[in-house]
Amino acid sequence: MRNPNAFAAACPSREVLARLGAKWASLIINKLNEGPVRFTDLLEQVEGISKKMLTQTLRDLERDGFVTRHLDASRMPVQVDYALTGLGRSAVPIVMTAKEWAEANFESVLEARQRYDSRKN
Amino acid sequence: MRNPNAFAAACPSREVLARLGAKWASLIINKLNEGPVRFTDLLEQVEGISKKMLTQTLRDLERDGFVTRHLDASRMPVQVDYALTGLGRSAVPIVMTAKEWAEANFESVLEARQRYDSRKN
DNA sequence: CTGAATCCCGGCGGATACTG
DNA sequence: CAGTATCCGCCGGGATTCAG
Repeated sequence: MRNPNAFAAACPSREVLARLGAKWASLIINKLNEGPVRFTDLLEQVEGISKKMLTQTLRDLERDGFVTRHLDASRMPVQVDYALTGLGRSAVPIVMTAKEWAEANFESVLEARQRYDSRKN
Repeated sequence: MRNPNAFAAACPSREVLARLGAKWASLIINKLNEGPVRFTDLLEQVEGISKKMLTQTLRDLERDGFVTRHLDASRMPVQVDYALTGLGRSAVPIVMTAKEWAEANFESVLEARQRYDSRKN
């Protein structure tokens, strides 16, 4: 495609944008940026995520080439860890910046929200 | 808050992350970065969005301090345009980078997806 | 032109239980 | 440990209609 443009309804880049914007995806990518992480570790370090959503989000990220899954069957019990691919690493600046921006500016957002809510009603 | 951390379940930064990740938010912010835009123009330039979701997303963004709404009642029919606030502009690098990354890498994503799908049966 | 109000459906996502 | 399998509530989001 010559001119990929997310403003266009049919452009596949929108799906990619949706992937990155998915509820847990950016947090998982941020965490995997620290290095390979095991399933259970992700489960407890990305607080509040359920097994189901962790599995599902990891599958989506694996399918879209952001993440690789490595199973070590020599271990008992089985051990699995996930790591970023080159593509996944190239997306890190985006999700990391987003996370940091959110952490740095959430107070401003909450204040704006209060002003808005007290002004209306 | 001393140590805002989006990995923590209770951290409000997660709401902010959700705002930016919402289906239409990043596209709208990207478009508003070109300057103030009228409702109808947004409606046709952010292809595929419905009136309902445009209104709703703009309200959310306004409430959270990303966007200002300006009504010009001297016009007939009424004319409304939306613009970014300082906070909104500070978020532009994130959503712009995300959009550009998606446009630049969606082919890699689609290829990975095909490999994944053909490998599994 | 810029919405608000309804109706409605698919699916995201949580809770829980079961498995190799 | 690392998932799968169900069940199900909620709400994101589209279509449509009405209004100032």
